Amino acid sequence: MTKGKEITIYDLADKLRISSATVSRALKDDPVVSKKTRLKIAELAEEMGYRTNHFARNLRSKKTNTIGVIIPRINSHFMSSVISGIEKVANQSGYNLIISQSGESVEKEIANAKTMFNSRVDGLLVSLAYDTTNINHFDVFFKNNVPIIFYDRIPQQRESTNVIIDNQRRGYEATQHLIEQGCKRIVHVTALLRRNVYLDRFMGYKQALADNDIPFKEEYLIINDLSKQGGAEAAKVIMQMNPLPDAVFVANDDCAVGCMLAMKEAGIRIPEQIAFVGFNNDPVASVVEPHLTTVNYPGYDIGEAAAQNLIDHLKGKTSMTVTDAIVLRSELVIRASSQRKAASGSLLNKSSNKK
Amino acid sequence: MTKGKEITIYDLADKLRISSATVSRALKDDPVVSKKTRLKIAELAEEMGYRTNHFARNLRSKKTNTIGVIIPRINSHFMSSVISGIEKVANQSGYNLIISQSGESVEKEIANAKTMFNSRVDGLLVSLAYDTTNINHFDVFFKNNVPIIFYDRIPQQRESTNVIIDNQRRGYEATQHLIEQGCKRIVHVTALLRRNVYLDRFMGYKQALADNDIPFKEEYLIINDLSKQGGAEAAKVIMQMNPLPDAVFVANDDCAVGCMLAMKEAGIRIPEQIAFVGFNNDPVASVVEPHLTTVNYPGYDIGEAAAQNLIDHLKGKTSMTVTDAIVLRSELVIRASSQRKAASGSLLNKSSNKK
DNA sequence: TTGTAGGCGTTATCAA
DNA sequence: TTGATAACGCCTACAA
Repeated sequence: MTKGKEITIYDLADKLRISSATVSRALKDDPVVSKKTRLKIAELAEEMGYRTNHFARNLRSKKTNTIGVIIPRINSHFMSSVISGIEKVANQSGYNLIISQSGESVEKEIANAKTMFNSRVDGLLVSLAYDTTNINHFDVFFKNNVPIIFYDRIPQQRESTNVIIDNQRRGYEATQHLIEQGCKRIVHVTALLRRNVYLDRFMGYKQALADNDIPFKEEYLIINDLSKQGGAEAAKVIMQMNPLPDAVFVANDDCAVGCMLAMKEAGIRIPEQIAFVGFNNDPVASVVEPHLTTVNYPGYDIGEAAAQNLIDHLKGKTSMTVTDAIVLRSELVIRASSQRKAASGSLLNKSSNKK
Repeated sequence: MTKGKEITIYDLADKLRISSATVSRALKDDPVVSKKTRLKIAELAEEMGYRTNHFARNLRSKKTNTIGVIIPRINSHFMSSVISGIEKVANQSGYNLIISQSGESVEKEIANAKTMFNSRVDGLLVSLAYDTTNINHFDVFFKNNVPIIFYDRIPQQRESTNVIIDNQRRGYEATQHLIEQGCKRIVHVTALLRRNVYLDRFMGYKQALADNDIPFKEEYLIINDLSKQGGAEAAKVIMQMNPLPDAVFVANDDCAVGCMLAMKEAGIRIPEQIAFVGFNNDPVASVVEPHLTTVNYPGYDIGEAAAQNLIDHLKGKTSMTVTDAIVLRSELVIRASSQRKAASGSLLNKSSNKK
């Protein structure tokens, strides 16, 4: 058996003894076609199993109805939540998605961008790789007026439309919270500071220290890849410091958890000896013991917002030049890993699992 | 500024004073075109920024080069790993992906299938929703010879090509392991048994009991949605049983963890009073304490295998009727949550984190 | 080895 | 309100 012959608007037209033009119009619910014929055509289309040929349509109309998504990795809790949000919006609006992973490598990201361009996506949603410094590979989109929205990992040097959270403020709050718990020797574990999210969190950390007259110590800044494994290694380094730091603010939960487990294994009590704050509110945060204080970073909402904004723009509802940043709500979720004092401040919020 | 005019093969042809046909052939590296002209054309194409118009190509060739993916949820560790694997293979082979989430609802799944069909995907990768019982909504693909590969959640009643693991055997081993640890009152927490993965795991559980002359007790079978929350609720039920069961085999890690945390909170010691085994080897499994014994279910590999197989088939390399099941390797990963005896059996394997 | 020409299914323009 | 017709860019017999 072979694929059945496809029904085209000509088949419908012939059957009804009208022109293909009328069928085409009717199928788009063009009010210029009389209601009666529109109905007849719709019925016949249904009956004969007609389906639009998007290739012909796109060829003619020069619109692809496709959004490209470039993402570092799909399989992390945060990133898969983002995609989930994007998918929902795109699906609802009838847009297709082309998703590709950069795997945190600029080279791959450049290749991805090229593919996207060749696929003629109508718009692009991008979160940059760790080591992307310049974004010249996206110039071709800017030049051709293909809108790009960056989310989470955004470029520093260029004006662009971004969907983010206030990383700096959250970093500040996380640090301030630790200070309020009586911590003074606060280590910060993060990734390369060239990536905005990490730089911003670090800036917040530094500012909070400054505001509390705690000098920033270079040795308290540990840079790694923020993996669970990296966390375990950071733990080793931290445990050799003398005096032992009394708090660690880690830029993601995976790494924080790896660090906590290694310390616990070494017999260090959390939060009594060292308090912990992570970032992202991954599921592991409310499983590790003690439960990890962290910043709720709503990936699904980020995805939704980015996609919705892009689509609105594509449909001409909004001008991209008006908004250059959409900042979503995020908040510190305080759990046991950082609580060294009895409940006190206004920040306190004992929810053990926000999801 | 507006979008630049697109370069077509005609532009290239004019410039070189040759025919568009030759250009078309050269661009596909058709050996019938002389090497010299092929080179010239390639250079000019590069120089002028030519890019293939896939819509024209697809319209002509009637191939979409697109694979549809229907998935219950994107944002779970297992599922996002699957997608990651699919994306990698598809990207390498030049296929586009259309991904849509059924959200565990048949209605949505039916709608998704319809969309996929209208998008004329060349093939389909499907993991069924919880409550999908019949798969008539995919008949239209079978009828039109659009190949479908099911992965993870596969249909029972119909012949289809599947990518799976041996759920029954793993269920058996998990249970057998618990029995070897001295457990006799083993509760099984799972989801609706109409879904193959859960039914198979349950069958393995039951068989292991039988082989050890332990009668199966209906009340030891708890059905829920396998969420973390569901696990906490299951814990309540279990803790009211008298005598207290001495082991719980849960059909996924999320739920197992929820159950463990609730029990720990109630003061029950794990594994001394109750041993635990989960399923999937999610990241939480090696974070919860004690670390959770579980079955390593390699999502990324599943995605890779499913996509590769579909693409091979689409390219005519393999006939789909030959293979009707690809069974990937999976294994019990024994951790502390189930070990009530000193290390002994051959199954023992103390890796705390396979990732 | 290259060229000619028709058609893939839709939409848009113009005319009726 | 409808119809005829010419693109959209590419591919592929068939001819040269």
